[in-house]
Amino acid sequence: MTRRTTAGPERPRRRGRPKGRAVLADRSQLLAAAERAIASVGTDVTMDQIAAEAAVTKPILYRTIGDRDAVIDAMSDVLVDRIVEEIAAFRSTGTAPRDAFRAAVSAYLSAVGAHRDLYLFVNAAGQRMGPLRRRIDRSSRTIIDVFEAAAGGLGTTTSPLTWSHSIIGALQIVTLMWIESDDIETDRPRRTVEDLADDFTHLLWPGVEAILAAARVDPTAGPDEPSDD
Amino acid sequence: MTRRTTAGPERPRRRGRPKGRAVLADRSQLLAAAERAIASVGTDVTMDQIAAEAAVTKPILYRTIGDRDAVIDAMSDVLVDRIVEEIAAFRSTGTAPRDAFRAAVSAYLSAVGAHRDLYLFVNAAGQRMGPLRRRIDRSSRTIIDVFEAAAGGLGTTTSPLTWSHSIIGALQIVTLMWIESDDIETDRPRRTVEDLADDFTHLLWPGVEAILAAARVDPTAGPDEPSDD
DNA sequence: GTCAGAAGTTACTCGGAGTAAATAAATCTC
DNA sequence: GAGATTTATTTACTCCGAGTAACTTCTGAC
Repeated sequence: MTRRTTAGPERPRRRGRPKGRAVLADRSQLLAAAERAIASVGTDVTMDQIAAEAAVTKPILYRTIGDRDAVIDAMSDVLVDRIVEEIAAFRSTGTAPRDAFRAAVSAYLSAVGAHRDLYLFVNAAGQRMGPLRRRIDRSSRTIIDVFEAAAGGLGTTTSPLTWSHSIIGALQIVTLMWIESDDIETDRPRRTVEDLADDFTHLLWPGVEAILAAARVDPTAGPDEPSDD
Repeated sequence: MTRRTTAGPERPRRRGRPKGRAVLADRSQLLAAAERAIASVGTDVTMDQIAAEAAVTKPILYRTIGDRDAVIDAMSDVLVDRIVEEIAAFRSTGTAPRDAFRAAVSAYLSAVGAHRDLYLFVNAAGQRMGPLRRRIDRSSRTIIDVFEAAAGGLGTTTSPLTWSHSIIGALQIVTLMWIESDDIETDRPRRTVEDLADDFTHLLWPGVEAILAAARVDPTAGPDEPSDD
């Protein structure tokens, strides 16, 4: 077992720099491996496990991606990308604003449901203020964009940050409890995406609509301003 | 230094059971110490630090309260109690439902602001699904109670769980970002509680009102049912 | 007195994050 | 083309915190 001259093929890799010229794993490969590791191990994947899944050792992971927060950030970005993609795919032109809202919520839920492990990982592990803040900021911008597109401009009448945060938070907890209700055995069956989207829309849409109406009546800011401040 | 007959006063404590008859620390003392430790050390207090703050050793802490999740649960309960207390103190009878809603939000924000460290601890450390779920469940019940009291019965027309989750989530993220904006240096100044409560109410109240109205028109469930299911 | 058990402390194990040192290929220099 | 240098990688470590086992001392019953 300690003899290296007769080492069998089970020795994972020779020490030192390997023969091939190519870099062993680039960022995207590592992230894909991280996702696989998350899917197979679960929320509390270890850095070693991620590295092992990528057939690479820890220092490589640390050099290429960074520490655990960096991994969380990266997976968070991956997840948000997928969700945005899903929402964009579901967006049908010409529908009424309320339907667009509801469709977006529904698409969000579907996307999260399709990437359950990723979502749980990002949410469970990512509450270290740093990653969380970055994720919320990014989601905020996305949400604001979506609703500008769905409703044709918002302006800055009321602070968009507060209610984008509200919407994100509401969606987050609703989604979390929904997804988790699949994990642990609850008394009642898991609700459908459509039911949840309906409930959510019932609660949130009237306020959104009122704010949009107010913005339309009093357009103190141009509808095309990205409302950066 | 190893002589125990001439041991100076700097030896922290004699080994074994001490002389006094009283139990060294009961649960409430330990929780108070935990709160102090959180306030002085910050979000990532260690179990040793909590025990040290209570002038007790770790196994005592583990036997009396439990593991880290149990501490989080307990602090979570403490925090929720404080918040509920604050909301109850601010609740004025006879106001319009919308004002009651807004006052509750404002009281919530004030309470959290007054217990900033506790809130950050519970939120940052408590996302391990177990404690989080328990906290959300408890908050859900509280929120439902508050609104039943404020609006005079809700019934079960739409699933109260979904929108209590929504409200909790929205409040949570808004609060978190607000509190954190005090921590790290952001470009803009911290917003006031009143502004935040206004924004929040603008976004959330219309939906709540609509749901309450629908429940009043179609009281499929008695207003006094706690809607346990 | 002495024995059982309760109450506490010390000192440990275990596991994971992050890093330093070792090692081998590739490339450069003359 | 032989040594020096650089680069890519692995092994093996340190550090720290959660949780626990084992040991020590006090108290009470008989």
